Amino acid sequence: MSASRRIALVDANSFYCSCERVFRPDLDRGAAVVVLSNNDGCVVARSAEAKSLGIPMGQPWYMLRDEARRKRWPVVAFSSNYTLYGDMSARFMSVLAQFVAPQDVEQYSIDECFLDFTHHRVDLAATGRQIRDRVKQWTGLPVCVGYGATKTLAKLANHCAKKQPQWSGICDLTGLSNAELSAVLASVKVQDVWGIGRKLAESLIRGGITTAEQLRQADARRIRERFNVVVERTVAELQGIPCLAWETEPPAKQQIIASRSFGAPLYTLDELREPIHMHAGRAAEKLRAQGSVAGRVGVWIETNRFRAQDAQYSPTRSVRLPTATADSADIAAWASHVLKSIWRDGYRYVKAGVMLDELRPAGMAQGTLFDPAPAGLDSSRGELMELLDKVNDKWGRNAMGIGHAGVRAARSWDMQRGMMSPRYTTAWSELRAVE
DNA sequence: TCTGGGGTCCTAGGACCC
DNA sequence: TCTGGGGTCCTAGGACCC
Repeated sequence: MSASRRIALVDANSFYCSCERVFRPDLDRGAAVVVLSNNDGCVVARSAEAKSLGIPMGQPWYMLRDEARRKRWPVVAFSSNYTLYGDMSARFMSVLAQFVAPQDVEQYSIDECFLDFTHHRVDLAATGRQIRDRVKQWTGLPVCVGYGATKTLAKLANHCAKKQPQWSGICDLTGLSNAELSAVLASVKVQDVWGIGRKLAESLIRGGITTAEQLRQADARRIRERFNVVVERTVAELQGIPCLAWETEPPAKQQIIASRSFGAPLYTLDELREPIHMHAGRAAEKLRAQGSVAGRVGVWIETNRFRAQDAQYSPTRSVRLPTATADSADIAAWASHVLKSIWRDGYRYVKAGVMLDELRPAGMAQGTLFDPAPAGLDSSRGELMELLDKVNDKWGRNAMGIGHAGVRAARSWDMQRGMMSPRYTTAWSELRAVE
């Protein structure tokens, strides 16, 4: 047995809302800030004030807007501004990187990061305070810090740091006696354990397991029999036995998806070709960015499942390509082909997507007997793709597209985002002015 | 009228092989 | 009347995460 690990999870509070607030200090006094999903669909982030009003995650904006008006709630909504959140995330992560060696950093999501302090003989409580202060001072973001012997325990500690005021934003479970740890775990509901979602929680509660502590005390073998190996691993992690790998480098994606709801419904095959071509181009761009080629292209279209009066039809289909490729035009052509095979007349389509599967490194793509040199990054079309990526990198996503992707001004299906904040940190023309 | 967009992993079951 | 045992691969679907 090696000595216990000391893993931190640092997590920004209400991340998207906090990003907006950094540049809108006028919203600090009592405003309930929410950030909406693409197309201004539903609530994906809520400030503490919004949470205390009882606004649930995922609530459709059009419902909340009416309710807020009726009840005179001080709700301020923003369309999601991923340019801003992505840049703020990068700044946040760069601050965290100062505290440990590079191999001890694992960015887990846009607003969460694991840091491994096992080989850093520092005082965890003091370091936690430094992290909070420095991130706050240098980025304006409020964060909480949790420490544990495994990732799952660090997540749980972070949950306590956020929800239980006595921790003052920093919860360290690494130095606790077994009895002390039991007491903390007993205060956490089983559904708040990382990896236990709604379905598993229901099932566990039926079986009498309602807290994290009861899950920790459960018999791992019985858990495996009754559920699966994933839950068994969660139990082990709660017991301090690490089962989740440390991933310094984000592994290459195995699947790439590009999809959007439309700003307005579409009906005809010709209309649907535009978003499908745009998604194909976007997915191919992500594919090239990770140096892969795709062996399978899938397409799906959807009607509005919330409208009972509408005929429903949401087909999906994929094709294996004769030769794996990362070429936007090839992928768009195949996607178009699949679209044609699944589209049916007479439906009101509200969403479409393109999925790339069977990804592998570009250099390893197999040619075929009749086409021994697959179209990859090294063909002449590869140069065109490089140029395409450079142009879009410089002038913005979709500045240059392929074939049927549509002229921006004429796209009825473009997403709605009427409440977007400026790109404060990435566009000179949108810098915050201080009067 | 308006309800997001990405991902991962695991399991079960069928087809197929020797 | 009796009808094996051990695999792999693929796909669909469900659960989870942010």
